[in-house]
Amino acid sequence: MERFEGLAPPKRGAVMAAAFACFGKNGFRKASMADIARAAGVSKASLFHYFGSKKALYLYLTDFSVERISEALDRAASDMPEDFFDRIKRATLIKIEVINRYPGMLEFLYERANESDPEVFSDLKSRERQSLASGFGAFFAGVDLTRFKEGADLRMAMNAVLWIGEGFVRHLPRDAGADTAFRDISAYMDLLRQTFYKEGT
Amino acid sequence: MERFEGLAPPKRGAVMAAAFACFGKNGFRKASMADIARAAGVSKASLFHYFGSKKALYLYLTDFSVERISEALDRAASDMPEDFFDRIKRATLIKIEVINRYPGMLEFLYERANESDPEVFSDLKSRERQSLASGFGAFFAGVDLTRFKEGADLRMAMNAVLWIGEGFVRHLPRDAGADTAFRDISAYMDLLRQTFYKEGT
DNA sequence: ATCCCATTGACCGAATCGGTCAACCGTGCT
DNA sequence: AGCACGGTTGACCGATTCGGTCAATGGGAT
Repeated sequence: MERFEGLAPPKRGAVMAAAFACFGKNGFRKASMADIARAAGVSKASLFHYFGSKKALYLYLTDFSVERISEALDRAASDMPEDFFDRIKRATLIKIEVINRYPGMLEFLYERANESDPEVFSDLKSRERQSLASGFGAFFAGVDLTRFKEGADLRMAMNAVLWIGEGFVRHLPRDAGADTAFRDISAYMDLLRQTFYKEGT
Repeated sequence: MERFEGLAPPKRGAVMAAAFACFGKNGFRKASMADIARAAGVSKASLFHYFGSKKALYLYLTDFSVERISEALDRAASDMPEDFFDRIKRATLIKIEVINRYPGMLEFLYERANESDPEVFSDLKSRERQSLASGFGAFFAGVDLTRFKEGADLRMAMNAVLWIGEGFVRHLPRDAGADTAFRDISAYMDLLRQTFYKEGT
């Protein structure tokens, strides 16, 4: 983790982008350290020097992503809309902003969420989810749970935002401004509202 | 090639879909016969029994795709619009229709076109292109080449339609009707027209 | 000259690769 | 019942690639 800080700044971004892209495209199992090293322009031995193992690299990328997103959410926690779904909307936009700042992070998170062998790293998903949930905690304090339809709860709605949301965002051009993102997110939110909320909102 | 016809009809579709998807997702090199067999629900030995080799399977999928598209183009050749770009538009829509009929074919063709190691199968791309070009031949007979801008020619425009077009179509939902496809294709055609055609059309 | 640490090429056993083969099975004909 | 036959497979092959290790290199600071 902290060992990685020693990597020279120009190569550091290259390594992260290469690892993000390779894991994002191939999944953990099929992604190879040799490919990542080649794409990053460093030797395979250097990767192991910095991260120790393939799994550790994968974990670092996960923690890195989750931390950046959680930080951004915490920073914005003081100024939040009242309505529950408006909060989700705002949080999703913040997440999009962070993700777009790091090349490959979107593909990485998307791959992590949607598939992967169920055997490998079953612990990781829940870990990441918990970590993000704590980041979201400030947003959803005081939400009236009685307004959710039967079978739907806060956790379901959050997961929908976190993971279905990526599928929605994925097709946006990377340089799309907040306006475009907001328009699409709004339509998505309407769908969510219909799905999880009781009528009469 | 013809040996494949012996495969039982239900499994046949599964094998093709699995092979399309696996090659389309991972490229020729990284796709493994074991993965394809697992996804198709047959043994790896059966794949080799039917196709002989990995390369032969890849070739079969290529020929299959190109043939279906060429057939559809030939079938529609009798009734065609006058304008050159309208013809391209029509041909592209036909191609989309065929591709959407076979699960995985879009991803397969897209992967083939956009990347892959340059060393492997460099002969295949040109082969496929020639084959498709002959299919397109009837469409472009009599086109006035003097109307193309300098540096742009029929082949460039065709390649743009064939391969850039997929990137365009890729984001459409698979069940999108011809209306949606046509709307997007039209915008794309305007771009093509500006790019390749002299002003005053 | 000395230390230091980032970086690497060469290498390891293990796993996976594309590909082969003999054996198995259900079926139909005699 | 006996036989032949073709679709199907598990087990296996050598070759390649995998994740991971390690001694050696080299440039920078002291």
